[in-house]
Amino acid sequence: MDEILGVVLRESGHRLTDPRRTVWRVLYTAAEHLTAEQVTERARAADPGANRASVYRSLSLFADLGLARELNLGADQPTRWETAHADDQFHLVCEGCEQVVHHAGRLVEEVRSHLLRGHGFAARRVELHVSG
Amino acid sequence: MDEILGVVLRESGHRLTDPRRTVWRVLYTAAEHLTAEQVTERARAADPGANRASVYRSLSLFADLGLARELNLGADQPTRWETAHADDQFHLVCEGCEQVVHHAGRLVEEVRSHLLRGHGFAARRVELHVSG
DNA sequence: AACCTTATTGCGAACCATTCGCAATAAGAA
DNA sequence: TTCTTATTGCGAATGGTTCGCAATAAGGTT
Repeated sequence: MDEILGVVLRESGHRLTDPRRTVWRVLYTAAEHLTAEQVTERARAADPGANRASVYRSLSLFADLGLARELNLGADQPTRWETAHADDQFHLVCEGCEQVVHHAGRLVEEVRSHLLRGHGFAARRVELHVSG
Repeated sequence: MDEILGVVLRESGHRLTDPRRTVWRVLYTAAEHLTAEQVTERARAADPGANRASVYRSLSLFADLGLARELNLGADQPTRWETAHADDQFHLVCEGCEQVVHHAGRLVEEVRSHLLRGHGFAARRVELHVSG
């Protein structure tokens, strides 16, 4: 999992540093979608000196490079982060169990093509808030 | 437009006050989706003493009562507010022109029924992030 | 119409996630 | 190994939003 990070960073003219590697590993091995604070905590497990500001900087760099993605799951909730995955998925935010589920399928594609053909919109991301 | 506010407030055991009426009017007559700060500014046009904290309190009360809705349009952007409208609409967030468009149509219903039948999810709200 | 209860307001201070400024550090090219 | 400059770590600053609390006023009651 480290290879991809090194490659992308180098190709974009950035440096591969320990803090970045640590954040990347945390994100990569996390099942859930983590807040920046949670990423920081876990990063400190690997490197006790891990710094909050640097975690934020790494996360938003990763987002710029397409390695990670920022999720807003509610006005009150802090931003959550995940490694970037294919774009053909919905995010189903379950309000009951406080979980986020990925939903892939033809429906997503339908939505995209509907918007594109009918309205000239190129959907970049699809968020779906769900209760149940 | 004031009637509905009075009715809903009274029915839910709340009081109809000037600050609430002012905030409601601002929201009701706004074409766009306003931030709390914008609501406050506009409220001050009607009542120079309008208070920020009270605006926030009114807005979130309206949301609880189903009169208004809170929108997260991006991690960086502050929360925006609109009067509640029918649920059969997407919010298309255009990243180019910074605008929010409502999109109604059978597609929304398809998404809902697909999720409901196939997965037992009752979609409460649908957010769609779009570029173009 | 005056009264009472208690929801609501207004104010400033507190909060929390996130960002910034800047000197110290270290990646990676030469 | 050296040199350049991107990156870090720290603490302070920011900005949206909420809180605590005394003062005010809505609306039911007499």
